[in-house]
Amino acid sequence: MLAYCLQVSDADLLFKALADPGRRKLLDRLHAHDGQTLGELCQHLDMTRQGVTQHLALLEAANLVAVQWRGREKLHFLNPVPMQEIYERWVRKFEKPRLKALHDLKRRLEDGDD
Amino acid sequence: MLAYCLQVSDADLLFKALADPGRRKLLDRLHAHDGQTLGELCQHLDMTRQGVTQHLALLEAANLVAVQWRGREKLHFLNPVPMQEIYERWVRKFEKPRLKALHDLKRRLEDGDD
DNA sequence: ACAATATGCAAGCATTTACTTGCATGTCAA
DNA sequence: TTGACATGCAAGTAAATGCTTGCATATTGT
Repeated sequence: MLAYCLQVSDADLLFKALADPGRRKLLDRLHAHDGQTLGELCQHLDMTRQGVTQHLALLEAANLVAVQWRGREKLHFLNPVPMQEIYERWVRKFEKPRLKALHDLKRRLEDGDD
Repeated sequence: MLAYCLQVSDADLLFKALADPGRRKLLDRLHAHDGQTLGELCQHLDMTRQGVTQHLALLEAANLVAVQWRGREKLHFLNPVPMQEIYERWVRKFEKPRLKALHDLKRRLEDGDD
């Protein structure tokens, strides 16, 4: 597949994107109000616009944020899917077996509902 | 509480610990076989012993690994609890609301069962 | 058309990170 | 008790990271 071209894994991009407090704060702000422009995200954030831009670039690379241009404005949208994948790979896998059955059941219910 | 003394948050230690492929590999190896010594963990890992030691120190700081001394050997054990907390704070929170009810139900069932 | 606005791009710098080498300490076993 | 083994500690280095400043580009509205 495409994996041959990648030098870093998805998990690497994902965890590195989440490893910074500023980037996590950006995710929280998008969670509170999705679709904000770069300028809006810069407000209340103690950093220059370029700093925020670079953080957002990493979040985009990790597929945690999707962008959409509207004229000269860049709108940012949260994508929760990679976080679900963290759950599958790094939380559910490490759970105690006793709890696993419940989670499996839950997952099946959700998949059916989707 | 103790939080006044901390310069970095739990989430910071946690995600930074998980942001390195070598450390994630260590977690996987402990998941496959818990309670390994440092020497055992060094095998099949393309790094010096000191490198592994430093990675394990970060995993300990993030409370993902607990250690127990047996004579001159240091045994390492996996602690899945912080990963559950990732789920609570960074996966469940960002889920679509429609799915949330199911998760809440599941959580209540688990809490009751614990 | 032109000024204001929204963002991109690139270079520079300070700090942190990942990793190594060398030596010290403590434990086991013959 | 002494040599082998398991690990700790500290300093040095190369690369990555976070952030800034300065300038370029594109869009909007008057």
